[in-house]
Amino acid sequence: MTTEADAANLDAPVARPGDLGWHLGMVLRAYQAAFDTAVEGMPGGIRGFQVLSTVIHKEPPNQQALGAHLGIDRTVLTYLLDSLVEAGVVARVPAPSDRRSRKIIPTREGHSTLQHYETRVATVESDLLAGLPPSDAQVLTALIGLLALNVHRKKPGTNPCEAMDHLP
Amino acid sequence: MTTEADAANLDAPVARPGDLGWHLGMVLRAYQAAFDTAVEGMPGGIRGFQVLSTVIHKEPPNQQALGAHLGIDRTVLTYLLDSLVEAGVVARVPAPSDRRSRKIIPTREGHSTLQHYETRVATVESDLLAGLPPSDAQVLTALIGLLALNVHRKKPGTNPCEAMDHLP
DNA sequence: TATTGTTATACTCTATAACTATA
DNA sequence: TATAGTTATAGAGTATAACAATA
Repeated sequence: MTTEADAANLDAPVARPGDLGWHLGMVLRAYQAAFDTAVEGMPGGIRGFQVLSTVIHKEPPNQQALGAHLGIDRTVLTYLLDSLVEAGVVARVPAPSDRRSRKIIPTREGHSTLQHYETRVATVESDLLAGLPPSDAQVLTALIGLLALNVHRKKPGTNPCEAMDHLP
Repeated sequence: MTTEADAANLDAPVARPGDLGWHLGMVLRAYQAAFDTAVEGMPGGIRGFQVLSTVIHKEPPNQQALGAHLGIDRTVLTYLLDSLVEAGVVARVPAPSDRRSRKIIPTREGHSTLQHYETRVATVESDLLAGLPPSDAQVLTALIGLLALNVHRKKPGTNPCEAMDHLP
């Protein structure tokens, strides 16, 4: 009864403390569930897709930058990359500048794999927003992106991915 | 609503498939980190706060409705409620209508506990949105709420919390 | 037979620390 | 000494199945 009216009423500010978290959790759970089916067969699942996407589109210089960008701990990333290397979508090559670090590069199969799953992920994302009027959906994605960037910049301490954030 | 759209730079649509998930994850991680410090000392942490808030503000008729509303499995909820009961903020009472189920009611200490942490959570939420222009923040919270409601309704199968959603 | 809540078990994810090889 | 990456271990979180009480 009143719930729908309340949520749709833009005059109302944040209804109650904690509601923002409830909303975010609700949306993210739905997104992850849909995402999970979209990347079925992808090695490493959602995380695997995100790693492959980052490797191809952002070209991080080493594993640490890659992990920092996705919020993945380096110890976790090792196993994740193992499965992606085994699947043949990426490869580890020694970084010429610093022989301690390794650069992750996509294979040709990695490119086609990403292309395949990106179409499915795009469908999922538009489906999730399908319940909103198109203009609202556009505003929402823009504002979330803005907020994410904002939050990302405010993040203190470990932030070795800045070099990556300014790439084209 | 289109006026705020200009402020958010709508020229850039959804940049790439998967970006929405990256943005959502980024925002949620920051939110959870801040939330976590805000509810320091609260039994059960974030989950404990959400349960107490739901119990007081929504008055779910039984544990299943409570868990469904928060996306918490009933087996997990049992342990979570154990700690909340032990902390003295809620109590389990037998539901008169159905002797299988139990209603969770807040104690007087539960009310004051929630009130204390709600002010801290409210601060955290406004801090998170502080980087955005106030009008944009308002639009964003409203749209996220709308999307959450949308997603919540589309959720198939297990949805025994509808009875709760229509309460005042 | 189906459902509510509880309990026990197992599995996954994550966090911590120790180790190597480079710097 | 500090850092990038790897490995091993332990902990938290989560899911699954079985159970008792009630519908």
